[in-house]
Amino acid sequence: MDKPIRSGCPINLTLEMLGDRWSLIVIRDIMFGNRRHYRDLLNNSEEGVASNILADRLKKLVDRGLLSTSADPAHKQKTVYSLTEPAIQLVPLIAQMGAWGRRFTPATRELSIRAQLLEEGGPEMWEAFMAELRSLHLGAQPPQRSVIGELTEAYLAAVADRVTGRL
Amino acid sequence: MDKPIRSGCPINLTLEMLGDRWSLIVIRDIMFGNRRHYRDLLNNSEEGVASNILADRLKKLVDRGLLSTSADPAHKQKTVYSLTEPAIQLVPLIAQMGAWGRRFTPATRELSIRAQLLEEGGPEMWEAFMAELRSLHLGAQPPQRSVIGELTEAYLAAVADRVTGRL
DNA sequence: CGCAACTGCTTGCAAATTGCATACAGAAAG
DNA sequence: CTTTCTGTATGCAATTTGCAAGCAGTTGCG
Repeated sequence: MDKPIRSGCPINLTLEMLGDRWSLIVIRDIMFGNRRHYRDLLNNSEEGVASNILADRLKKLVDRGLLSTSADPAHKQKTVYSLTEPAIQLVPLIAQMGAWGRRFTPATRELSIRAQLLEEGGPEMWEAFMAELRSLHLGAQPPQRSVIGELTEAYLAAVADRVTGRL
Repeated sequence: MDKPIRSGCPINLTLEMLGDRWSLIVIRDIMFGNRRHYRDLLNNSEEGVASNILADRLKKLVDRGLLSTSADPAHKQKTVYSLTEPAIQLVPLIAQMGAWGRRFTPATRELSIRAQLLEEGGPEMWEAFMAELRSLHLGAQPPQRSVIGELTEAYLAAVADRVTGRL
């Protein structure tokens, strides 16, 4: 079932855990979009995951300790997916990915705004973001600053800009 | 040949470019191990790439602008692979991957030493490393500080420690 | 109650990708 | 000149992907 480890190099092991085309997309959507349910992830995916792939990745991410599941008290059939501490600590990595992608790939302005803010905010902002995620996913005390709020606001403003520009 | 872009999200686009099990391994070996030839990459790979996969990834990385090729003046049959500026700017991303892997995967101490140094060195060290890579791969002026030297020294010391410990 | 919509998946199946072994043509070394 | 080294290419089996459809239990609503 689980394939043998190729080497003990931390970069390689990170790749073995997250180095495919979907795992980080799922984590990104849970992290930035606060998508906590299967259907939510499936239908609101910017990239369009297939249902079997999503189910497989969720299972693997839970197995590998990056996500945890819990029951939804309001709906007996719903499973709530939460980020674990290791997944939350992917924030700096994801921020660097966004920063690199913004520079060297044909990313759209709209979808790059959040990456830009995260890059400009630096480690201080990443820490605040992680504190917020710990509050949302691990039940920690809510922090004063809402990075998700800042990012969402900037994103919506960029979308509004585009719409206005077109009219 | 080239598949359609899934979305304009910078994180997604970075994944589409590097999100497989081998691309970053190749870049890592060129970057940290200064492996500049095909055979060198093939035989000294910690993880054991297959020859067809290596050829395919080298081609794709060149196509995508992360590597460049040049002729080896000393050997008409040899191709020299060099990092381009976009690949050099992966240093912060790779440093974060190493830092994360060191914490959350069963990485061996020996192979984690360099990741630890890079993490502790922070952005200042990353910049010095990038300057050194620009010298090695892009013909820029050689910098005073040799990060590769520091990393290699620490790695060899760790290996020596292990060997001594065993005897 | 009754039925449609929604829940998180699962299953078939074709196509693409991977990984292993082997082959190969040209160049360099002895 | 023959062996070794260069960067690939080629079969082939096994795995992975992606699309479409199905499915049993739950909930919302009239």
